[in-house]
Amino acid sequence: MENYNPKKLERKWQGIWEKEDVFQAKNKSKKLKFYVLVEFPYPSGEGLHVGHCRSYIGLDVVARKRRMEGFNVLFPMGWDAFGLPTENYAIKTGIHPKIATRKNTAYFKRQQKGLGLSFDWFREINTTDPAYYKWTQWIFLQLFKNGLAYKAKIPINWCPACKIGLANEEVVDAKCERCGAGVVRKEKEQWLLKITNYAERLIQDLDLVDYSERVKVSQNEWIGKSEGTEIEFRIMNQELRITVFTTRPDTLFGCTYLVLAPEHPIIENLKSQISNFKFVEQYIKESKKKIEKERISEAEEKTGIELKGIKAINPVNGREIPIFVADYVLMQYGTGAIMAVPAHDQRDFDFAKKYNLAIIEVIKPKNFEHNFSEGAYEGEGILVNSRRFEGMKSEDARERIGEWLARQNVAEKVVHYKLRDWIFSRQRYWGEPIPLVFCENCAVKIKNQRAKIKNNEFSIGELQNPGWIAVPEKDLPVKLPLVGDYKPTEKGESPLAKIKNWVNTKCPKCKGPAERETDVMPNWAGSNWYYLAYTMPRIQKSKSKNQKYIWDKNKIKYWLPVDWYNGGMEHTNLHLLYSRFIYKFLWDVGAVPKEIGPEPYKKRTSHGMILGEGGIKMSKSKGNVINPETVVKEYGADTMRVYEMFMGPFEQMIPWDTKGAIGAKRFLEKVWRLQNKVNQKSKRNKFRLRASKNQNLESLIHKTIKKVGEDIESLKLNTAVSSLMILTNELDKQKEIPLILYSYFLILLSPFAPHLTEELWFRVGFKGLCCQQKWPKYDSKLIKEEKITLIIQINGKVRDKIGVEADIPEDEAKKIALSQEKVLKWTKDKKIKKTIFIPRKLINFVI
RNA sequence: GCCGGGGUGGUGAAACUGGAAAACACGAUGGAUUCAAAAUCCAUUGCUCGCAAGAGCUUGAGGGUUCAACUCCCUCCCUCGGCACCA
Repeated sequence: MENYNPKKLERKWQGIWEKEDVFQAKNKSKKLKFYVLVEFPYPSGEGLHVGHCRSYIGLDVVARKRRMEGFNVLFPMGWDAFGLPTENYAIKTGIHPKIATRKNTAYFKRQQKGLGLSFDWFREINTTDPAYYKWTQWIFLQLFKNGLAYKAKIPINWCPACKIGLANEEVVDAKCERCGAGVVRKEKEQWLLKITNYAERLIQDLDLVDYSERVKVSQNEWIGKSEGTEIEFRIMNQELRITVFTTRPDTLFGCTYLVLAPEHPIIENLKSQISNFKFVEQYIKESKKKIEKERISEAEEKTGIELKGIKAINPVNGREIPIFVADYVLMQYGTGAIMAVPAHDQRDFDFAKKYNLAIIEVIKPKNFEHNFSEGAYEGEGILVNSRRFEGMKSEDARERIGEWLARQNVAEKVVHYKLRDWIFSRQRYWGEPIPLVFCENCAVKIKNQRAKIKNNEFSIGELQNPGWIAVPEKDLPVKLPLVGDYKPTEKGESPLAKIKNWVNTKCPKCKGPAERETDVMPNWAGSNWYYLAYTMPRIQKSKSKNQKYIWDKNKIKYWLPVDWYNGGMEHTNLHLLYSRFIYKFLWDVGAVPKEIGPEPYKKRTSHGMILGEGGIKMSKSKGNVINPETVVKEYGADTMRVYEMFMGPFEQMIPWDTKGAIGAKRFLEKVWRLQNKVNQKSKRNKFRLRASKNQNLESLIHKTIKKVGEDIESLKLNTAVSSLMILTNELDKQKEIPLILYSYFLILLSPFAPHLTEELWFRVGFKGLCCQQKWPKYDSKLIKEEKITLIIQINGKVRDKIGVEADIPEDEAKKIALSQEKVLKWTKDKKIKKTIFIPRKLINFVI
């Protein structure tokens, strides 16, 4: 027997699998379908990370098991290739992102293939492929036509040095990540998607899916639903009103001032009434300069300024109260204005103390006196100083006061969400062009002659965004033009704005001159719907013609929903939420069949991060990055696979340990050596061997079938591997391994170490491929052991153990136990007060 | 501050419907094999006392429930992750 040579045999079997299309999902099949999805990677220049591998290998184990269980499995892979790093690389080196992407994806693919992952490469996708992003653009157009996309001026993070808009992730400590300049807020026109329309359903439908609790909690919090009341405050001698949002209308009698967010539009309208407007203006200007992150870090020190010359009126008691502007109130949440109740809200309390404002207690705790030197009392209690609501429980008053004000038309129950509309444009190059043009003629027509416009002449989106006209679907994709210079313009526009002959075009409606939108979509756009793309058939009429994807509802209906989706915890708030939203929209407009249901992913799991050796995060700067390719080269793919599954709980963060990989290698070498012990003659023997000698082994095999099967289902892959190690150690002790037992063993191991098991399967002379065998079923009768070790405890402490028949009756067990020498030592001269007998486990004497 | 995960040997961890704590690995020590090394095999390996038989202690800390607690309850500490002036 030659030595275990993973390099040679892994290449061999990868070749055979590929040649025989073993992992290709069938579009027509009598088998039940099973769709296993792992997040497709962003193909960076650094290549695959060991963390990627964890997700791929884990779900590869699942996919392989499902195939062996007889399912038609779809386990695809692709490239989420639009994005900033490639673009920045282009700016630095002048190498076109397309070229860099091609190189990177080839590298990633080579590494993935080298791991023996059972992806269906016939369905490979790439978000930067025009055939692919044609549909990304098409989805955007559907959103636009249905009124879910709109352009608005909103504040963004702006780097004055780079002259570029930054994503939140690119802002570190209020500074530009790249140049270190201070980031400011700047108003910019951006496309937004109305994800907030779906907030309620995105919460509700979490009940329909099997996501881990932490994912559900996280999504829920991100959406941030809050039920409360909006209350209108009159302003003295003014027509204008201020509407506030509160969840505690029961404290309204304790409201002693109002606070507006600095961006609140009413301030501008009250300009002439505000006697100290100069100072107010100054304050607003200062606070605008701060970006959001800075505001938060100053949470302890609240600042603000009173609007002198105007007063608001508390609707419950007619009291005149001052109005402040303070940046502890956020424009983006609620109404951008609050009623301040310093006695019962800590933030208001701090503010009131600083500016010497009245603090009126209106809720008294039931069983104790609240000490206001400690701060505000935010709990429930009994109303005081509240006129007709005096003595009422705060929980009840919450409803009553709201109703009472509602009858006077100054209050309304409302629901608010933290979730904001989704900023969907980037002033960049390497992304999907937004397929819209701006037409001045049409803009004028829509604005000025609304009445004359015929039905269906313009879509909802076109009417809502005057001048913005959709590119006709037949003209998709709007291809990203080649440029030589990837830097944004002086004004911070996309580099596309510089290509005049691309920008200048004809309006598809009026045929007049028009300009293309030069913003591109964010990198989420391509990953919003990619799981659908894997189901889509492609056609290519000739070599010279470009490939096309067909939106085939039947195929979507067959494969969706995704049965099992695994990805990083870092994507639960954005990608997962965004793609659920886009799916729901497509489902609403009938682009995906109704039968599938309102959710795209049935089950979602998350793998833990892999840290560098010693528990610190892997990073290029620390030089502790482990390249999976080196591991594969040195130890083999199967070792890499087994180690990554064995290293610890799948969902948990874990440090890399090369020594552990060596352990995995040793295990596989042991497995390799077992082939010498296989008894070829035992082929004819039935699995159920009469020889009592092998009963334990038989029982162990069945236990392992059960354990490995169940562990894979719950992603306890570490204990699955460990039980295979136990079995291997046991097989190693045998003089001879019956062939049939050996075949079961190889099948169980094959999802983890597919190359090795394939080779051994072949060497022993079994027919077919190991990875195409039927997954074995265990016999529960064989798992039950006939003899067990009964634990004898005295006062709960283990004192002895005896080997007995498994179903020994209590009185007999008691008799034997009490006659044991070690037990007698403890029970001598003592009275047994109580005996607890747990069949198959233990007997406990209380003395 | 709030929410969620977690705290078990020298290390990664296992056991969690309450029933032998430390499975399986890594590392370490000793031995076999070898001219030697690697590889492999065998033995030991939670801590303390003891020559030993054995005894006691041990799952972040403290308390409780129970015949029996890593597991359930209460109080607290630490740590990782998320959210955060959200009204």
